[in-house]
Amino acid sequence: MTTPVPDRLRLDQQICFSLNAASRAFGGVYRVLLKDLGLTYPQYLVMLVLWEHGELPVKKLGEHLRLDSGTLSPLLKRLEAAALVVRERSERDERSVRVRPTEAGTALRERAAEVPLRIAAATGFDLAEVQDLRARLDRLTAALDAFGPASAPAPS
Amino acid sequence: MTTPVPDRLRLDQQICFSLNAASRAFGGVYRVLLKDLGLTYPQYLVMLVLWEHGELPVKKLGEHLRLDSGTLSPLLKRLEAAALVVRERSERDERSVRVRPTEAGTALRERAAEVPLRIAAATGFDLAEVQDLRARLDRLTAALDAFGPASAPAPS
DNA sequence: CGAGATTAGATTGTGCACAACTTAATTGTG
DNA sequence: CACAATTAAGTTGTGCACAATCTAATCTCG
Repeated sequence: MTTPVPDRLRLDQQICFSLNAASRAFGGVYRVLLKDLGLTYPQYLVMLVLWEHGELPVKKLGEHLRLDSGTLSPLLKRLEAAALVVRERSERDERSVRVRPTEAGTALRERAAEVPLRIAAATGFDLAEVQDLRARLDRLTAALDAFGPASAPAPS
Repeated sequence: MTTPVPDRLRLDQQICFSLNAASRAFGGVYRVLLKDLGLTYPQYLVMLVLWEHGELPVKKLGEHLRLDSGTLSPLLKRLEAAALVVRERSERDERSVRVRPTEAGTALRERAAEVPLRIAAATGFDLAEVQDLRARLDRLTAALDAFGPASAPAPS
């Protein structure tokens, strides 16, 4: 026993674990707050983008959310089944599918307006802390992305 | 258009989005690094706990990772199929199932030893930044947890 | 123009997260 | 002791994330 592996491997020092835990804890709070609206958290993110931009092809939606069609296609299908969005083939480019909120989808925006406030309250963070944390996380994401796709040539 | 909803709803100000994105970006890097080991990221976390503690009932494992049996049971079944762990009913309490790494599972620890280093390199963060970020995230998680299960009584 | 490359979206398959439920063992209390 | 309550795992069903693959439309260039 007692392999010569130092603290580096200790779970409680793994930032990824904290990140993962925080992300799931957020998910739990969102689940509660979004239940009334009939939305899951990823669906809510999609609606946020649509509320802001009005209408977008699936591709653009995916760029905003860093999600691919494998995730978005079924998710959008569920939102369409819930009558919150409509999807239609672009006439200019038959490959593209444009997604836009229905009237019900747009109306939902007002009911969702208090969600961010309640989330902010749940975090116990003030605005400055939130901004700061967000900046760090975005920097982290950028660094990881640079490493991620098509890399990892074993530096050793 | 232009519902009277302020910046609060703007996607790019939502910390949860940054958190989610960072978490998935981490997932991508881990996926690359763990591919050789034949582990997914959640499986790696389980192995970390087992490497540290040697043998644990599923319940304890879940407490360390904040995961329930609905997630752990099939995950452990896959780790067992990969011959990295064994599960056996406790004799003292037949309800409990104790999980422990096999010899192959223990051996894997050495091959995994460089993973944290490579992750650290990928983040571009120094140790102090990592510690700091982790502390903030853990505080955030604690706050969210306090809110989460059996709460949400609409403070307004 | 026309064949190959590229692009958008959908589909398939694997694995995780979690709620809700089931089963079986244990504990607590009268 | 008996029986209700609790507890540990497992199971089922839904939804998300992502790789790999497929189809159809568009683009590019000879």
